[in-house]
Amino acid sequence: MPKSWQDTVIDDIHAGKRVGDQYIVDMIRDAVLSQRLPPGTRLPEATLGDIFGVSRSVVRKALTRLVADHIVVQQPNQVARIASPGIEETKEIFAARRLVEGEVAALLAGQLSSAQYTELRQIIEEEHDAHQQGEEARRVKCSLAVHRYLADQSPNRVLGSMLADLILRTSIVIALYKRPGMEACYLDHDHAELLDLLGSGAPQQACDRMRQHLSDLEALLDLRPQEGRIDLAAILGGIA
Amino acid sequence: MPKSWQDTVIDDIHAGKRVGDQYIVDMIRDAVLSQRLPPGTRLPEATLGDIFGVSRSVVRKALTRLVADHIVVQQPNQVARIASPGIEETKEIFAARRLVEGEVAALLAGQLSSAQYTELRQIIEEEHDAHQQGEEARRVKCSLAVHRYLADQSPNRVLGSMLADLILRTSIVIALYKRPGMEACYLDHDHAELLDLLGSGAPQQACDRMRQHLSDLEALLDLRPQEGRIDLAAILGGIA
DNA sequence: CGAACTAACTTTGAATACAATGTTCTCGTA
DNA sequence: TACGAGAACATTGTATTCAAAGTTAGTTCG
Repeated sequence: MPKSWQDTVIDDIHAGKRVGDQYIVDMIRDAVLSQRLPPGTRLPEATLGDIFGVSRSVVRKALTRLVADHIVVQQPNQVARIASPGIEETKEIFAARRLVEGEVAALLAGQLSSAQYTELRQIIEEEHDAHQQGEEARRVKCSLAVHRYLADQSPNRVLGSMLADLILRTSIVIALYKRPGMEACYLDHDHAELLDLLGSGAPQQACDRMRQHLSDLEALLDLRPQEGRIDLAAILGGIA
Repeated sequence: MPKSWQDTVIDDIHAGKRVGDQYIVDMIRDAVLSQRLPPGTRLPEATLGDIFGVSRSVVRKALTRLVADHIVVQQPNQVARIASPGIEETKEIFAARRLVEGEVAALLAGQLSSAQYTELRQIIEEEHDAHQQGEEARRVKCSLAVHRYLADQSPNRVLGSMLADLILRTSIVIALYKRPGMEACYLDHDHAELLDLLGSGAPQQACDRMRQHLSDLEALLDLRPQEGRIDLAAILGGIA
């Protein structure tokens, strides 16, 4: 079943890169963000080693790091898998992200250089454009780019890297719990409004708006205790 | 120079434990928390392997995890060391911890079972006792136990584990930047007051008090841009 | 005496081998 | 058919090996 994502990775690989554990971590992170690697996907060490052209030593180091990031789960003597958090953990991830990203937004409010402001605005405009063109993949990519940009530019680097981790984990749970109907989650003018508040230098308002944005995002998911179809798939895949 | 901590580890070891990477991670974490492993300490893979009686494979996995936790720093082809963050990162760690531990305190306020409340009170009473007896080591141990207890009991597990990480990193920077005069940092009635607020169920007050407590702690450090004696020692040790 | 070079040593990086554990499939029996 | 035992296979855990890079110390030359 999981063949397509491997091909994608192979394509990226044979561009003659130097492959180390960092490269593998980046590739898997990226594949998770863009939902090419669904939750529960098996990640056998030997297979990854073949794909990336390195020995298991390197793969193991990469997997260990991904486990530390909560992107991959590993039980002794069993194949590593992309994490698939349960409902409770999903709510906790969103709550943590509201706390952290709200604070990052507050720290950034009024502190953006005009270059940063312009860059953010361009990303958001492209997101809007992609949405109107119906190009879902590009829209998701831009939407993620907005949040990752905030994480990267956080004046507090510690909070910034925490936020980067939480963005990744959020991608996973969105893939797991998004409602069948809507392709992905889009809240039309949220990012633009956020940008305005960031530019106008109102920390409290920026924080509140960010938290609301994330709550709205969470509300688009199907987090009812019963097993939705995706959750069921994960369970059948062997994840508790 | 670093011989004493190794002996301590050896003692713990030969009690016939099964040593895996988790065990090594725990031991090093604990040694860092109790300041047996000062910032900048070299951690050669072969040496650790000898101490714990395992091969470098296991040690390397442990070190990789500790690097992910920001407890250990590693540059390519160089020996791993206990991290020694600079002034800026120290401030960021404290700011992040105020945010996270404040929220955890708010979540816990009024939610503690009487068993939990009692357990916390006992730790705090022992801390007070140790302080009056002048038993510094025991006092530090209890003080840490208070905060770790909150991290463990956090209703939001995601925030809880973030807090656990931040507590560890705080230990490192306290070791680095504590003023020569005072042996360690103690704020007499802070923990007791915190416990009262936690018990009385006032989330906002508990959060504020916690943040104040952490700010007071930070204020006990010497974070002036010039190089204090400890910072200098770290630089001489080879850490940037 | 000090700086620069080199050789010996130390330490990490990566691949490989083998043991131990988990998983899957077949086959026999009720 | 359904179930369980057991063998064959797949996969991870750990140790060991060798190569590559870094560190240190000693020596020579200015």
